Amino acid sequence: MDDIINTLSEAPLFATLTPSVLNDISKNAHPNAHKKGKILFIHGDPAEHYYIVKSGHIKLFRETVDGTQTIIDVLSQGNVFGHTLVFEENTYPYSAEIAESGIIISLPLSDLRDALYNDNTIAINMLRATTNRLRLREKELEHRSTQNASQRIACFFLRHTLQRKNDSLVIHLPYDKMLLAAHLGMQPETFSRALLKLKKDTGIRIEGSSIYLNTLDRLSSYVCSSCSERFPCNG
Amino acid sequence: MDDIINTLSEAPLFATLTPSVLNDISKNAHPNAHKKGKILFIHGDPAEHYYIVKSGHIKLFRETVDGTQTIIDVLSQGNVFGHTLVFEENTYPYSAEIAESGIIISLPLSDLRDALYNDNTIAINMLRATTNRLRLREKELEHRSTQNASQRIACFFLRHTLQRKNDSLVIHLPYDKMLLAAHLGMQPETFSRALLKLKKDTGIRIEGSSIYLNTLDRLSSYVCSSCSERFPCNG
DNA sequence: CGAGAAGTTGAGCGGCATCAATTGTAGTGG
DNA sequence: CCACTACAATTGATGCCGCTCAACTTCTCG
Repeated sequence: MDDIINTLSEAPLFATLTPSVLNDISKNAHPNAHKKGKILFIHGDPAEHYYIVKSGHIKLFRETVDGTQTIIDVLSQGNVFGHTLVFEENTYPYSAEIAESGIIISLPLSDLRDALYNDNTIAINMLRATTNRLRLREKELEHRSTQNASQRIACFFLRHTLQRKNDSLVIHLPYDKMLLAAHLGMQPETFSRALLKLKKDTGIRIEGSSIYLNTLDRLSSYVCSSCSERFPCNG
Repeated sequence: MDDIINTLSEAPLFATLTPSVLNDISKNAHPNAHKKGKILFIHGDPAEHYYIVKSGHIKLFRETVDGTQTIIDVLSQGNVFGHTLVFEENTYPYSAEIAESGIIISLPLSDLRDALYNDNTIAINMLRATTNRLRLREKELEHRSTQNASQRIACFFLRHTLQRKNDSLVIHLPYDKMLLAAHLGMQPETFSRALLKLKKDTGIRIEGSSIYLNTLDRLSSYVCSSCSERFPCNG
């Protein structure tokens, strides 16, 4: 149980809450081990729980009638999802599938709802978090129209080297290339070719799912000219 | 001054507020007439005000160093923007330009901030509104990868006939085609050709900036198969 | 009425998707 | 532990959608 509270308080969303509030929202929390491929919920299901990723990866996606999937996001450790459905009578706006086996903590939305209406801090934290997410989506929309396939991959690398604090210039792809391709809005074949082009253009070294780079400069000058943000950006 | 309060209370964001709170946030509000082309603020400026559109249209956009613009959104009457920068020390994440002359009410973020920290209702309203916006962006991202140019135009038409309650099947383009093209993420030339194709495929009639359709069915079957939502959707 | 912008149309090109075939890899069960 | 299988990943060939450049027409407004 302490374990759960620890995981919760690692999320920015809940970090600043008082222990008593934290206790209230986590009193009905349940950690569950899930295997790859498991569907947590489907687009349109009535929403009753929200989730926190303790380990593994979650794919959030939507699909059209003909089965075409679009990835909304891929979540990893510490990420919260489904909490935006806290308002009454909501249904999930996307489906969630385990992309990489791991442990997911599920919490009832009703507990969060109670806390939300009582404690202003939660509302403000959630507002902050949702605003940030909105910013990310806007940026993503920009990238889709200003950056080509190779640049989007490079941009992903830059964001993921900056995230890990140590300055060893190695990137380990967090999940398989098919999913990464879909996340970046391209076909696997295109991903493969674009990665090859990126290698030629910037001199990165690729070994399976590890990417080695000598410097960030070449990557950033390759990408950031097609972006409205200055270089050390937050994604 | 009553005028301002009226405009404010039309926005869902402020609709449910008590008169006293509404008074607090609008006490330093100023309506300003602006002409087309006027820049309200630029991406990166320190944010001190937020705005409500009383009339006219606002273009929110970002641009890369080489001058390429991407449209974040085009706002019309009743829309609020900039309010998500209510948290301290923020800068505008995009630029805002008057796309169609009109009256814009500006309000200091500091007043909103005070109200936000005091009144839970505002925080919750803002959370609701921001969450909705996030959903729209996610849907837009989906549309960019599943729909072609003609379908995106048709989707725009559908959303805009549903908005106006009367069932006269006439759509008046709310702003000029160049801006609409940019908003839908395509070039003006592409827009022109795609509209022609749409006409051929669905039998709509086009007269300048007015679009006539006999029925919604043909449009919806043309578009909604490439979307994860069921037909009468909210955009 | 004239100037400048919006809008349309044409020609050509390039990036990405698609289809198809092959190689690489990881997980499964005998 | 290896053989088998299923899927991930790469590579090739081809086609199409939307971008670009350019010319022309239509509209808007001073």
